[in-house]
Amino acid sequence: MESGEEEDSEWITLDTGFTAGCVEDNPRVILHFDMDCFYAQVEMIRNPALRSKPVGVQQKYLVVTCNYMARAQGVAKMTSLNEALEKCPDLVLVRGEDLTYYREISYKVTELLMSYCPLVERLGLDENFVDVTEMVESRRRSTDISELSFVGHVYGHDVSGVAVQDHVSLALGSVIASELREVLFSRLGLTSCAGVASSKMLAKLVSGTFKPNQQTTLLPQSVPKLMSGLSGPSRTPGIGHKTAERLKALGVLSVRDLQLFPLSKLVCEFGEANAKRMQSLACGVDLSPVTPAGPPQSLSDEDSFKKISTLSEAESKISELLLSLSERMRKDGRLPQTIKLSLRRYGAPTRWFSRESRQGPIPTHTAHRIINGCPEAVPQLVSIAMKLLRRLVDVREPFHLTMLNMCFTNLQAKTPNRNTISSFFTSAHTPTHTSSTHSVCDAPSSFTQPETLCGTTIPQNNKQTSSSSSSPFIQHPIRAASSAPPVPERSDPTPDSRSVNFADLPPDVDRDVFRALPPHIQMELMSSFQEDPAERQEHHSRSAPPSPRSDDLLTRHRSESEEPGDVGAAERAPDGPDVPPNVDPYVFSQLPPDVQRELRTEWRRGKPTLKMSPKHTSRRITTTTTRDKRPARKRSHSGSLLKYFKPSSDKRS
DNA sequence: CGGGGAAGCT
DNA sequence: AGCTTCC
Repeated sequence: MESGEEEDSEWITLDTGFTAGCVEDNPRVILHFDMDCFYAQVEMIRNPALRSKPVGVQQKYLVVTCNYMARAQGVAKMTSLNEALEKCPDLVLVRGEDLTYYREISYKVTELLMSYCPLVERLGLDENFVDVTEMVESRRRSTDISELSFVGHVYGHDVSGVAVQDHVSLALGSVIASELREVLFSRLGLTSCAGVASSKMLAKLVSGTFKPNQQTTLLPQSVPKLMSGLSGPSRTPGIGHKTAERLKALGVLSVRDLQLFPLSKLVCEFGEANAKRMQSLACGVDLSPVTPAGPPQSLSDEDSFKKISTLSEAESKISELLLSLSERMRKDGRLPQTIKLSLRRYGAPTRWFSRESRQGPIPTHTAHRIINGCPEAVPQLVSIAMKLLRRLVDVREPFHLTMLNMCFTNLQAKTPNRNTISSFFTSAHTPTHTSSTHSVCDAPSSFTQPETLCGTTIPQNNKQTSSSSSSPFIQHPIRAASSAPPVPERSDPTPDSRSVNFADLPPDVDRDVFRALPPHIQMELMSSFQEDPAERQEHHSRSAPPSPRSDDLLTRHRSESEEPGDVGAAERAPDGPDVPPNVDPYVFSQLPPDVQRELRTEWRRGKPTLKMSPKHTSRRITTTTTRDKRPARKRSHSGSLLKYFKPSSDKRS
């Protein structure tokens, strides 16, 4: 065995020899779908003649996205109109300020995904997360594992070299992802990328690895590489630029810095919950659930412009916004109870990006007029909006607005009836049946085959679309399976404790959160709980140098073997925080000092980074509890941490 | 930032 | 009501 890595495959094989193929005890399988250049694809659907041309979608003076033909000529997203035309004089520009079509197709995508698996969460107009854990379990029962293989790419691996038996759930996830992408293509004509992983964050991070129209699966052993490969903390979803700047002020420049940064100091800046969440994210741990999409909680419409400086200009803009907004509201069918006006003023206050807003109630009679399509509604709303405007702007003095936004919120389901989500998606059921009156833009009614969302039915693979015929999938949809073959075995939903003893958790640990953790993370955490505060203090100061800014941590790290001479010798503690690349540095830093030392010694002796001997594995297993759904073994990387956890779990017995 | 949204936290 | 996040 080499210290190298990638031989991780070797030790895993070793491990599974003892664990009967249950390497994956990771609870969830999450898919992330990302439509390729979404707006541009929609425009090419609307106008197929565009297919053969470089297309840019323009909003104001920006090209917000473009098709791949344009990208081949150097056009990037979010570039100025001029820059884009410089690179690609042939660029065909389509106006994209009106989001109607995009929104409509976007919901079709979500709805289609939901028809196969109800747990779908939207992110923006062109991304969806799907928790397919249950579907994977049911597939597992009907699948011959020996014929299973990954579909698409596997991050950091040659796909042919990955042992599928070690990653059955993820492999099934990749199959499902591929089928769903095929469905999106055959039914909606949209290509997409997908990521397959154990959490939303990881799935999202990995989905863009291979770009147009491809998919990538992330194995747990590759998580450290994925995370430390990110260019900065702000690249991890959930940490934005503001937060990244605050981190920078603390000397935290990279994801690695964040993993290693003393939690206590992070808590000071961001509060406990945030600090922990951020550090977990940096370590590749994201427990956030896939929260099913519902109808939007607000509808808004806005426009930006160079200048509005008179009341009448403002009024006509507001009127325009409210007209289209009211039409959208009418199609939605819910009653808006609150109206909000937001605006941006010209450079005045501080940085030209503050929005100010005022909101007020909508009289119920007005609200009803909106959803009844009564034309009286708009002028009434305009008059309310103008009052809100006067609360924001002193109209006796000159003013200069660069943006106006109208928003309906506090949407009340009109028929507090059942099935609000599906009624939203299937749209229409507007009282008056308007099906044919609208032009292109609404009436997604074309597929109103609502009901039984979760039932046994499959979205009919009906009419046209046929073209894709071949897809074995279409007539053999994902959920099929219902004819569950007998599954002897322990598929069991055995309740109960896991492989760790909850009684050993520190009192301040949220039990529910902890229970949701993947088993190997639970164990890693447990091991960190065992030290007492004093020790914790001590090793904190040791493992996390006062100035974690550390390029030296970082660079040091990558060369791994060492830079010889170099200053650092004195500075670097005898046992600096240096760890092999596939060891999670945060987890490592949380270990008791003596354990850290022992591990480091082991590594220096040229030991393979983390393989854990089969012996340890088997010991572990016997001591951990029952539970099952597979005994939690597997522990991919960090496997060697296990033995340190043992004492605690042993208490149980 | 840019643009036109939407959501969550405070 | 504002800020921050995401697309």
